[in-house]
Amino acid sequence: MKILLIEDNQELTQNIIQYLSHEGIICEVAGNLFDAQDKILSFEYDCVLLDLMLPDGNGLSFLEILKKLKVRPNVLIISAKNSLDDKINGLDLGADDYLPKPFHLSELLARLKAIYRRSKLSGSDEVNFNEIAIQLQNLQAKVHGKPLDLTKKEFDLLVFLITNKNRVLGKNAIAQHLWGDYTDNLPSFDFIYQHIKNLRKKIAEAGGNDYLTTVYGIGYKFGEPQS
Amino acid sequence: MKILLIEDNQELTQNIIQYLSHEGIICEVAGNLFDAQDKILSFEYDCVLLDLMLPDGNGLSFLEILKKLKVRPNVLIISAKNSLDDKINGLDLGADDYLPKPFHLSELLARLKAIYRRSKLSGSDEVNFNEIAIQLQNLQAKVHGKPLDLTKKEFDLLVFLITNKNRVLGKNAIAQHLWGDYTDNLPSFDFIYQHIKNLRKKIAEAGGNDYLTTVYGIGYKFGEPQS
DNA sequence: AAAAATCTGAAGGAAATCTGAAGTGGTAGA
DNA sequence: TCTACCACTTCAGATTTCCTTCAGATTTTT
Repeated sequence: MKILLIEDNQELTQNIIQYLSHEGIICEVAGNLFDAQDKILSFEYDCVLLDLMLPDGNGLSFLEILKKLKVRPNVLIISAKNSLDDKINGLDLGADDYLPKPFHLSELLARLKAIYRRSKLSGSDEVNFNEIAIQLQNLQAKVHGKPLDLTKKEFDLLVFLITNKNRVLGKNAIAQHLWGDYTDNLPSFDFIYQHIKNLRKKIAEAGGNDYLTTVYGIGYKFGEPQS
Repeated sequence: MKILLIEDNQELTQNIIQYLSHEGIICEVAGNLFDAQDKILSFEYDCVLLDLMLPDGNGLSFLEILKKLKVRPNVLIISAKNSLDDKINGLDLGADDYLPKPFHLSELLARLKAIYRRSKLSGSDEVNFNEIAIQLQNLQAKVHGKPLDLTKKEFDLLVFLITNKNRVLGKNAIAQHLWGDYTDNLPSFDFIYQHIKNLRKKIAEAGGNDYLTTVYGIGYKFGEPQS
């Protein structure tokens, strides 16, 4: 999961990033609405954490802008303005949830996961593809009911592929989602090759079919083999 | 055991928390229905203690909402409205028990334990897993009938693991169930490592099998070893 | 056939986990 | 009040597991 945190308080930002990163979530930051708009237009995020009080404007107006985008990211508002009005306004304007400050970081994490489940997995905690079943809660994947012993990166990769099944995913898109955009001067995509290899190997060993095809020069596709 | 107390009377809240904490129950508080809903959506509780008269609405309507959740927590109503109607309505709406104010704290504790036994242990006072047997009443665990000398934290940990057998439990989930939610910026999980180590050691010394596997980067799982 | 992209095994470094020992706080008994 | 003990936590070092990089082999495209 990859998020964008829009927040100008340095200390809070540090805390949130440290906690979420530790939970394996890729975090990027924008300190104001101007930068935020930039990033949202350039990259895809599973969720945007939006503070309402920012140096260059009110977050609610930002929601209006987001509404007009074609691929609107999920939005979780975090704000000190703990009035019911704000909550209602925020949710009316298309936010997915509202978390009043101060909050516990564990609560933030729980909300994030809830939003992710709702949007990507239509509320379920499981993803299925033929003989492959994934339980997000336990970070467990199974083939024919037989548990797959995946590492975190392999698991994330499989989830990303399977939630975008039958779509060709470029290597850059994969790198972005699993490593964030600290992948500017990529020397190579060797690490992707590695994880793909391991994933294929483990699925095969567990008796799963080969759904993961290479699209030469572009990336990978997960889905029913065509030819 | 971890509970959520929904109550706006400060003094009563303090009393209950002090008593239950002393009994080793993790307590969290919500002063109104708004906060309560937030918490219930974010965390898992073994039981919810619900006052019916709250600043932002009636607790009975809250029960309606709970009913629609997938994982409905157990509910124990505590209320001054000692009418038969309320009791019947409350139980009809899915509450597990009803305790009229004023009550003795020891009675509250007894009801809590009863609810816990019913829901998690299907009425029994024992939990069993192959050669391991746990009696909640006297905080005793046995392996092959041989008593295990566990401390309170080790005992709670074992119960938590064994009532969630074959599920991967994240270190955060474990920390939250055994220490409450106030574990945001954990410097480390060293204390979990310790308790896990001690638990493993004591079970092994008593001749028990090694059912406790670590899931790297995530947490632990208790159950039949698979691979 | 040459060039580019992808695959593979091996190795170094980083991160998570384990372990023994020391420190802290509370409680019981002298 | 003091001391001894126990449960719990923290600390530091050892160990294990994973992530990334590198070099060479293989495949695909031109």
